[in-house]
Amino acid sequence: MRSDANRLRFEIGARDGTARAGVIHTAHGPIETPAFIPLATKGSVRGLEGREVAGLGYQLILGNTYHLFVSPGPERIAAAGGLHGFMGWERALITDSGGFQVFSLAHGGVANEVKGSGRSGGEHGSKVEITEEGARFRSYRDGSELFISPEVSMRVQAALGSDIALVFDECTPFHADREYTARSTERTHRWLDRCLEWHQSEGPERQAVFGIVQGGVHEDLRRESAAAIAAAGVDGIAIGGTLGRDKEEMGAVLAMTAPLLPEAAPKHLLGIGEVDDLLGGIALGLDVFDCAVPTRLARHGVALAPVPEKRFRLDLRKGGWAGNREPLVDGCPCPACQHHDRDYVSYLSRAEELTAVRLIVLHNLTYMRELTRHARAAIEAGEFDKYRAAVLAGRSPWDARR
RNA sequence: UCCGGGGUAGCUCAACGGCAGAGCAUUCGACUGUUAAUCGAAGGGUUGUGGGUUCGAAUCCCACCCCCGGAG
Repeated sequence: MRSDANRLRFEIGARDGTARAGVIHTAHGPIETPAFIPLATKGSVRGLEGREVAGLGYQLILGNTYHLFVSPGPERIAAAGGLHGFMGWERALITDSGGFQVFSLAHGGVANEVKGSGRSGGEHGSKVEITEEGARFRSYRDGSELFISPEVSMRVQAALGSDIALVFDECTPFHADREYTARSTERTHRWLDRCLEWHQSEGPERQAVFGIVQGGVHEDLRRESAAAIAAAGVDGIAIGGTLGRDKEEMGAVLAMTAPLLPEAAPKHLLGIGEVDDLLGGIALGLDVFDCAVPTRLARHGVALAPVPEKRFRLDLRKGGWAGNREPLVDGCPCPACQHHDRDYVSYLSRAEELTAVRLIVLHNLTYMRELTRHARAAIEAGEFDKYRAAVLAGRSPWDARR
């Protein structure tokens, strides 16, 4: 494991069973873990300004190589001082490599899978071609052809200037057979080597690189992959690929995969971020989690709330909120809950007012931050299991340790 | 009072002799490294009323009731 202190340093401050609380030090400041990472796919946490995201307490957000490559392009962002300068974000940035788009564009029609899209849209399948060299895509904007290889991905991420770059991988779908997953995982390992080779000679000095463990739901493949990533010398390690068809299987895949990762490295679970899943990941010793769900649900009128029987969701677009004077969640410190009630926010959401999106995004990101902040405190106090049980039983994060 | 236009789903309107539809609204479902402020599904009708013609009428004919516009 390469450990370049001026690029990235990870300190584990407390342990509670396999869970741990730490700090990832980057060129743009620290990230206290466990941490949730909001997505800023196209250079913005949708609906919010960077200052607001920082104001909520977030120290790391995720931008996407594929989207920013398509538009506005790496040259324009580099000329603006990298993604930090372009979007006015002064804290740490991680960039996804574009690898997930190979999956989502090729397998957009795959349903019933934890890390898949339940939507139709498989017509994209014919438009993605994966070869040893890289992946050929269609631009989501104008359909024009573009090509991303490990070297292209790293070059773009270098131009974006993220603090943490992710290696270019293929996110294998659940419905790929073992044979395909094995071959794909091996190719991802070769891509890893090419990413690191490019980065060592031409990448920014201060930019860290995380490898990505593949192998699907197969224990031996996950084991081989974890070993290959760790041996390659990376600054951190992420779990990618399919995690199974449902939450139960995801739990099993993660329980089997997490112990395979090197202890000293920051561990990132890609794409997972529902309330219960985050707690499960933290319990397994995972440190950072990025996910579209809290922000996407907010845009769809759904607020996170301590209601496990409704999957921690309060759907404000549904009927029945008229006249309800309660805050979205009692005791929540967010602006929506401090100053407004369910009646008003529900009305705004159904009226398609942008203010509703903002209020619920602020709420959901506050909720996720509170969830991880108290998880961290619970780990430091040696009470994580108790905290997790209380949240899963329906306590709010800020009440769960009382 | 006369002339013209119009009354179809909660709303705005299609269908103009052959199984009454759409959009919006409503209700429900989905959303996990964001092509997603999105997508999917369902419920909802004595076609203003009464008669007539026809195998068959929202559609054609007659009468009446309402609404809109114009004329006086």
